Amino acid sequence: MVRGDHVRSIAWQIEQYLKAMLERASNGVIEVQRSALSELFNCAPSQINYVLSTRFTLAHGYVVETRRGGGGYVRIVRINLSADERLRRFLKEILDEGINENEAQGFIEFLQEEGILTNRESNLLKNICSDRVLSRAVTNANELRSNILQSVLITILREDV
Amino acid sequence: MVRGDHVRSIAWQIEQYLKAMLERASNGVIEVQRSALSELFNCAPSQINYVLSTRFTLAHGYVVETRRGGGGYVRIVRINLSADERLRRFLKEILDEGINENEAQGFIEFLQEEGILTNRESNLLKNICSDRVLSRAVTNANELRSNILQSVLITILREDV
DNA sequence: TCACCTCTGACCATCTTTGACCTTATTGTA
DNA sequence: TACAATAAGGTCAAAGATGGTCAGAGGTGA
Repeated sequence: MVRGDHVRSIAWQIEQYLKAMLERASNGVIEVQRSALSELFNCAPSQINYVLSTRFTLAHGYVVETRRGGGGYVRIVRINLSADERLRRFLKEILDEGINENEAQGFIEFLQEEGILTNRESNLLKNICSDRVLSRAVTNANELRSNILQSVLITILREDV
Repeated sequence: MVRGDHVRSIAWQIEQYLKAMLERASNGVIEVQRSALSELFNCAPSQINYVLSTRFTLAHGYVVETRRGGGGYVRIVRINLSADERLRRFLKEILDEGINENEAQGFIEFLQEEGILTNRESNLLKNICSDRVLSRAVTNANELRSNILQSVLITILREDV
């Protein structure tokens, strides 16, 4: 019942598995088969979609491409921040429409993994952008999160130059 | 009261149990499951919440993070309140009332001068706490600033970061 | 008795997991 | 080529698994 020995969700395990695969992949791209993955983790195939849609979104720094039919696959691409045409699309998409807690967490983690934020900055921002902090005081928390992250990016980009 | 050996409440027992666990934990963090804990002590699950909200508050030097759903947990993080008496005082202060833009700027600068925040962290936070960022989305910006700075202090004082 | 803790149960919120049904691509065959 | 069979993957709503809230009942010391 205590500490690290409690069983995490299957979703979490699949997430870890895929991220480890990505880590090993030299080019930041992996391909898996949904059915094979779901068999490996002994779960429903749609569970894989759940994991993808909650943990491998654009905001988290991933693009997922799939193909149906024979020879079908799920391809997960780690976004490369230096490819700035993608970055612009990415920021626009994320920051224009507001961003929820989960997406913000993912985005901040992504910035950290890219070396743009330190671990401590990442922790600070994740807490600041949590519903626990924001939702108390505000109704449109998603919009506020966008404002905050935009100002963070502006500050950092300014510094980098 | 004089006697130390009268029958203690369940709440007290749970408190001791959790604190003993924290003592054993190397980094001041433990994770438990609410349902498992309540079964262990043979009480209602909400009893756990009672213990957490009366004995593991910020003022007591703890932060509680939880997650619902499958694989859910209750995580208790001890923060290092003894680290700095001034921070402690400030924390108490912002727990009560909101603070305006100027006060926030001043406090952030103070933290920077004390070596508690880096220059970059300070810049990030000053921007985030500005009315330019907050006021557009919110009416009670002062209260929100309090929340934000409070979470900043909590993050910094955590033993596991 | 009063004031203040403690404790519970009914009801709520959130995250996960599954299954039934749908869409699309490839392959084999007439 | 047309078509059927087969082999992927997609969607969505409902069920399952946790934890949260709150009002009120239950204890206990002063």
